[in-house]
Amino acid sequence: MTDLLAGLNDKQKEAVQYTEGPLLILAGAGSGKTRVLTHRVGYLIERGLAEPWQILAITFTNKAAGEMRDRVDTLLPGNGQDVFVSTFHSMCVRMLRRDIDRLGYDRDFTIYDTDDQKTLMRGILKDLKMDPKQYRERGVLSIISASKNEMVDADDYEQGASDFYEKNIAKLYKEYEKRLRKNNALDFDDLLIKTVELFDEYPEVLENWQRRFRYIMVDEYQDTNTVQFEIVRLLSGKYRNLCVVGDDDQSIYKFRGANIENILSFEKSFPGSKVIKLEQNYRSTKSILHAANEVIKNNHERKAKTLWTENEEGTLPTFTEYETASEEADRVTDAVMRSVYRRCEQAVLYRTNAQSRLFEEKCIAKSIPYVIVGGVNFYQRKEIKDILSYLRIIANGVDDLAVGRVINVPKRGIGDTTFQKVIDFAMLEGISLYDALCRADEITGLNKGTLAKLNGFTDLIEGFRSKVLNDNVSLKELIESVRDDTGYAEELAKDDPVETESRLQNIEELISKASDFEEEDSENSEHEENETGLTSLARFLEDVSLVADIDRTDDTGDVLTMMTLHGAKGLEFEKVYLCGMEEGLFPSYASINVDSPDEEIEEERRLCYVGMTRAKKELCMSSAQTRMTNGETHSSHPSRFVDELPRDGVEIHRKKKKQASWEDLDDDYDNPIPRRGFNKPQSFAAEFGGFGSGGSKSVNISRGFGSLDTTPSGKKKSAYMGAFVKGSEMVKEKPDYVVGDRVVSVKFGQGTVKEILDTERDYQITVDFDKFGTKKLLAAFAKLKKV
DNA sequence: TCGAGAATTGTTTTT
DNA sequence: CAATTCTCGA
Repeated sequence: MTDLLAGLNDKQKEAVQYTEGPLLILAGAGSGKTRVLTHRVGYLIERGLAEPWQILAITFTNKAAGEMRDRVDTLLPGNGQDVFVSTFHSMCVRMLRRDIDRLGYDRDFTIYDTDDQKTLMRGILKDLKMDPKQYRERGVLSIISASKNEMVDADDYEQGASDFYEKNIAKLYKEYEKRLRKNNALDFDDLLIKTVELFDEYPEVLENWQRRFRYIMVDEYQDTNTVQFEIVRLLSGKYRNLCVVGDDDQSIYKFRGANIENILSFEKSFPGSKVIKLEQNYRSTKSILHAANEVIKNNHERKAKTLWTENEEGTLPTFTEYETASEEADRVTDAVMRSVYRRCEQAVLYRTNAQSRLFEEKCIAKSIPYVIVGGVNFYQRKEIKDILSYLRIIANGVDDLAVGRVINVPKRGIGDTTFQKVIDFAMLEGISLYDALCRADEITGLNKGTLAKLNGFTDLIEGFRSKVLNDNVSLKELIESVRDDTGYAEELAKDDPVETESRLQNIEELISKASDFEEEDSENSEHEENETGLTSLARFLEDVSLVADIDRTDDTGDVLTMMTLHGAKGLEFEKVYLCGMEEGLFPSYASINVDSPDEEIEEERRLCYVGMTRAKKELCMSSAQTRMTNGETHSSHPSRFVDELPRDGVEIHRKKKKQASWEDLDDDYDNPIPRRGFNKPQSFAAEFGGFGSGGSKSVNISRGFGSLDTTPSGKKKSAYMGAFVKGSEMVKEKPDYVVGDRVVSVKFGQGTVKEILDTERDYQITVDFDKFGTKKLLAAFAKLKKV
């Protein structure tokens, strides 16, 4: 037991040992809260206070859950896997799968993601003949979601609706709920809501869980919403051993319903609670922490605390104002290459996903392996959703959305008119679309040919179903069969030859995910005896729908990470580039332009704080004077957060106001201009090559290639990470094109090969692209295809 | 029924 | 500048 406390500071020890009653741990950035949490779990087990399975730990992502399990397992071998570690959403799904039939749902309900919600809402707007201009599905859905997060159901909302507009929203809300239920589907918010409902209406269900969980821990508590609060409150109602960990300064999910009050008034909600503050930071240098502290100080709604560190002073954070966004991306990627740190120890962070594009282009041009976290989620890709839709129909015959999605994918000559007839028939009979399809011969007004097409579709599905039920095919085989037997793969090739390869690769990845799942699933003995293949299929679909993008990041390989600030929560890097620090982008235009901007700006500031505190050793912030948005170039000023940085604690570079001459561009940056006349000796910024020595850089820094060969191999890289993530697995392969050939690249389109150079590591290809001009690319990265 | 081209939107952030 | 939706001809 002493082991478990070794290496912890006094506050951390206290947090680990304070096991009984409500406890709020205010854990500043980098204060070792994950450590405290895992040790606390270990302590509970070792002290015999609880069996592993009596401990519930709720994390923000599935990835974090996995890590925690592993870390507990390292502390106390053999125990980690039994601790109930989960996200709110996964936990709720698990509980609902057990008992949701009490609420009148089928236990193999489907989970609708944002796209599904939109499709559903679009249909409702159409059927209710509401003007889609006035009631945008996105807007309506966000009102519904916000209501659900505040536990306002459709009836409540209707009661509170005062004007015509709100009354109509209420109508939409009601219809939305009706259709969800009809499709036996839950949206993300429902997963939480229905759990509370279940607890409220069936106290014995609640009691069962209450008895089981003697100790409950919630990580990232500052980002919980009202429903989640309610779940926690209910679950901890019996033993009251609730420990929440969070940092109000890092609350960044208000837009998703996070209620910062949960953490601010924890002590009020749970009387007699203890508060422990962890203020020592083990992550960042003094200068980074100082800068971050100065920024967050400008927020008013926060619990008083000051982070400090015993770490070294370190180099000053930098801020550089570039002329264009493209230049920013160019310089930052240069800096990544020149840095003393390996690529995987660095991260480019930005406010919006759209910003990633420029960085991506530069990385490709410079052959920097990278991974973009976020953006289009793997499971939202068209080809994946199509395949999953088939699986959903096979698993759950009443999923109308899935039917609508693939009834004519690939094309089988079932158009809108026919489909509408099916919908009408289904409505009339009060049955699902799929059932309507099965009874297609009863539908009036269909000619023979069309009827045959519809039957073809149901035969296909029934064929799959019988494969699962009778032939016991594996998930892997099922997906392969969906891909091939439907003609989907063929259609892909016909549709969009350029994208085909990557789409097929994505499907391959889905298949390998399915195999992995199946393997794990069969080890899991908790299943009922007489279950069919369909139940395990349903489990797979459920598993898949709750995967966050961050969960899929594979941290093997020396690749540069790029992501939004939101995505960076909970992570740390040696060197961080915080880009696009412009007024209107960060803080976002939307946050400045609301009735009461204060609250919104404070959230943006917290986001800034989160970003800054990701950095361990070096922090480089930057902005661009002009940037292209929505096809328009517009100029902007550095973010107000830049003004909040300590004057003497940051090195500032702003472009001279003279006309830049392109020959000596570097010189323009030569003399960092201290702002507001502040004067101090400048320390030398090593990274932005050219700052110090006017172009002919005397960069004597190792280029971080040392890591190239250290990648633990064996693990398959995800196709999602793109063709550029290969690291050591890069095999030098002779290109199948020669000089003069026309080739196509995923990124740059078509071009003509100008030169092929056989270098030591790879072939270096010079291509004159039609749209992008001449580029030098490495064959392994560029993935050029002959046309 | 379907595809190509035109028109029209729109940007925070995501479990 | 996209990505998506719309429109029209075949």
